[in-house]
Amino acid sequence: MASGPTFSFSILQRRADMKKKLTELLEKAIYSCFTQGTLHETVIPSIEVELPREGAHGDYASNIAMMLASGQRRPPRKIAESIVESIDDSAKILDKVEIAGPGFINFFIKGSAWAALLKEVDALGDKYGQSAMGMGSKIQVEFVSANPTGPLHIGHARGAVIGDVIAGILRASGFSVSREYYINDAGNQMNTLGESVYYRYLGLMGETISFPETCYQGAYITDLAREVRDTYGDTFLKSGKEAAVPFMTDYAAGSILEGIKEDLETLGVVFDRYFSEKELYRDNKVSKIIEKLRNERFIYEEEGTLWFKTTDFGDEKDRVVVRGNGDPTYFAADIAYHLNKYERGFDRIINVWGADHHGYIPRMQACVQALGRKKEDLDVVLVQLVNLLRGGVPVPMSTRAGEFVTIREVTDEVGRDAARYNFLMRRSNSHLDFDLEIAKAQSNENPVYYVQYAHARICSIMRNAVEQGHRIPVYGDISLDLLAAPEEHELIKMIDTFPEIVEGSAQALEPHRIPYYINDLASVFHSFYNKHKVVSDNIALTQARLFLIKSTGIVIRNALRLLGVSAPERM
RNA sequence: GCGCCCAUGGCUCAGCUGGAUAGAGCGUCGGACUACGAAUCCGAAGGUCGAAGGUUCGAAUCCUUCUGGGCGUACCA
Repeated sequence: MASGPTFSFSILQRRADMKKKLTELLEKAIYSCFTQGTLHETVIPSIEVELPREGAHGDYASNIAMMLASGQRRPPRKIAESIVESIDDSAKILDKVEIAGPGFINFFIKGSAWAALLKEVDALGDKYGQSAMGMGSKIQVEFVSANPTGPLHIGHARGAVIGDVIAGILRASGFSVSREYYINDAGNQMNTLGESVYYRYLGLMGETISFPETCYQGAYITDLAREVRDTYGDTFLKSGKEAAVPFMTDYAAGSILEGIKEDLETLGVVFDRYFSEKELYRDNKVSKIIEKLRNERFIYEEEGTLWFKTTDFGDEKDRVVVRGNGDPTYFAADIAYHLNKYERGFDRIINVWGADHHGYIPRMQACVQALGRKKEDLDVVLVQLVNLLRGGVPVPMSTRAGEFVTIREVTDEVGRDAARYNFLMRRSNSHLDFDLEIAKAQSNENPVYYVQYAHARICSIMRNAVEQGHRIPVYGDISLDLLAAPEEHELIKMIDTFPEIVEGSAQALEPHRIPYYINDLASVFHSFYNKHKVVSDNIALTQARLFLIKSTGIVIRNALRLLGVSAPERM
């Protein structure tokens, strides 16, 4: 079931980070130029404020003068001058403003303005980083959706974690999100599963059979056959194949699915709903939608088969929905399934697929449009395959031969935190090298520890401070001016960026931005730590710095929570 | 053949949807613990952003062509 956001919209909408404050200053300044006549009245392009790489370019910079140049027909630097003259810094956050290069406006922030940004971190606590961007709109994220014909392998694991975290990030961004697993439990591969178990069963019962090549080869098939034998004895020897195979199919699918659920749980992935393909057939959903689309001329008959006119929507060729023998294709069920999703009220649906399914996208987009939705109502996130390595050497895998490393084996070996973090570190659209030795290394080679260590270190300092009789301060307790060192400003600036990172990540459906962000945050924190002593004889300064690291800890914790990775207090 | 994805220091990868002198980590070299956790920090070396054109004030980013890799091109899922 979809659950709504748990935060208060009003609090979050009031939040303004430094970029937003500067954007507003610029906007007002430009309007003021219009009324003064120093600029021609034109449409204002969206104002971008960015973090310059170079410290000499200020704390923040905007290219708005360059953006306005063509409309104003004046050199960008002149435009920048007019804008800067009109800036009204009544809140006194600016130390100085410079015009540089081709027309950048560079902002230098007043020292005391920095610490004020931490007020909201303290006020929001666990909720810092959440936003109301989604306005409660309903999104479904469908992922994994592997056939219950065998255990999940490492590629599924990556998709599972990425889907899970996308869902989490969207939820934190104010969407109402539901995680769903589509079980492909209809179709002929399920029959093959049943046959596979059946033949192994025959083998175990002493029959001489040649196990078909087309059947699933894995050892787990024999395990299932053994379970059947132990429970039911020779029942299915007598019953004949026609009666035995459907039973084997159900038995195996049920058992494998349970295993899949358990494995996902060890990875920290839990679904709101498992949706069975069989349900669609049982309720005649497939035939109904085919009939409807046929009446609407999206589906036509040719030589005894039914075709979906996906070319109407830009697909390369039309696609079969019902075969010549009367069997519907996987695509047919998928049409019914996606219709069902929209009928359940999802404003937008996101499918996380293995990259080898990319050829399927055009027909699915055609499908949603034929169903009367916009193309944008369906997003497909492609997850590239995983190369599993051990100490730099590829681990051979062949699904057909049943030789693969399962999710369970990976999580058992490297642990949930390391597994998840490693899956999330790369853009989902690029190949991932997953090295078991690095992932389980308790060393600096393993990136997850870098971040967790920062958190543990913060907790340790705070424990230490409390032991020495210090109080852990809240915002009102500290003197903002004391946080004056460049390292402190850097740290605050990073903290201030977090909500924007989450929003961007949600908007782009790119979870990897979060690990990169926390890594940077941890790095800035470690630098600060090495340069400055938090707990000292100077009580006021100690309070201010304790507050700073407390805020840092909140952000690391919130970010790790989004990733489903723990934030240990000791390690 | 056609379509999609990828190409950035020795290796693995970021690059905020077009911004200023392209960044991390690992590896290499050199430094920092009688101080709150050295799983850390500081510094150095290392790149013509696969190639060639084009778009404009400005390109790793957008367009075209080419090269090299992955995947897909079923009445399989």
